[in-house]
Amino acid sequence: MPELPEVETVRRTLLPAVGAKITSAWDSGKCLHMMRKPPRKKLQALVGATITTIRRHGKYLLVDTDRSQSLLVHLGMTGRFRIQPAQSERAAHTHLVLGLGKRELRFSDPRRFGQIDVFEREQERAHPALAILGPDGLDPIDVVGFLAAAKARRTTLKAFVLDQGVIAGVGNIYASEALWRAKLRPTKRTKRLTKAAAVLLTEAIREVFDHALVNGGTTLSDFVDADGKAGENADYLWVYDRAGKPCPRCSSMIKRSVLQGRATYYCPTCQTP
DNA sequence: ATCACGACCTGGAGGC
DNA sequence: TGCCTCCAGGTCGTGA
Repeated sequence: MPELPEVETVRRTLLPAVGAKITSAWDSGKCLHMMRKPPRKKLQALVGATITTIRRHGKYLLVDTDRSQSLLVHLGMTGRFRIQPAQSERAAHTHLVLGLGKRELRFSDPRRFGQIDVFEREQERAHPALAILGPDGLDPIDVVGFLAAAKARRTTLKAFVLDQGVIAGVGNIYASEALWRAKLRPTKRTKRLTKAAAVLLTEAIREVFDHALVNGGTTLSDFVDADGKAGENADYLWVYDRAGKPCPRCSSMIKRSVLQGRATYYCPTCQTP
């Protein structure tokens, strides 16, 4: 579900929780990502703290408090992080509930690919999930560094842009979309990337993110923001999930292939190998 | 050392 | 209607 634009949409709609005091903490005790259970003791230790900021790096949400600890949340494929009235019914597969007086911050995730953790902000850079992340997709991208990294790898452009250490936040939908915008074939080898193409590709990534953010993110089935609202961007995708339909640029038929086990969409005519 | 693959889960869609 | 197979926005450990 959630790539950078979706996670950023959730972040923005979570902002009304800033300033709220955490009055209770509950977790399901079920294993989430990497068979790890929510850190119950650390979550309980957040009771009494006030939420001061909600940040994001790539696909990770970081909820800061007025104490030295922050909450880390990754939505995985099907995670939802919402603000709801405390008396409303909890969704199935709810794994974390932070009471905020009359409201609750709730994390639910049917497939349990999501992640919840509490960390010391002073050691944020050392957190294993955050340590490997490259620059965030909404931050300025150093094209020279991007090109050098591409030249050093022996893989495809699709795999390269999906690597969270290259640009954090790119996922399967926007990788296809950005490569289409930059007119580059997903299977093209990173070694063959030119400076001009690297400029186009980094610009394209930023453009597809901005485009999706305007539309509130892409909802294919699960994604909703913190208020429960679905995103509109699925209606504006150029190639993703559009196999057999005409390319918006040249009207050739869009193709679907599988690269490293992931669905990949491209225009065989205007995306050069 | 790198890279592609399968595993981790549940639920929805489509075929028969 | 119901069962069966396939597929899904992510990440990580593995075996090649």
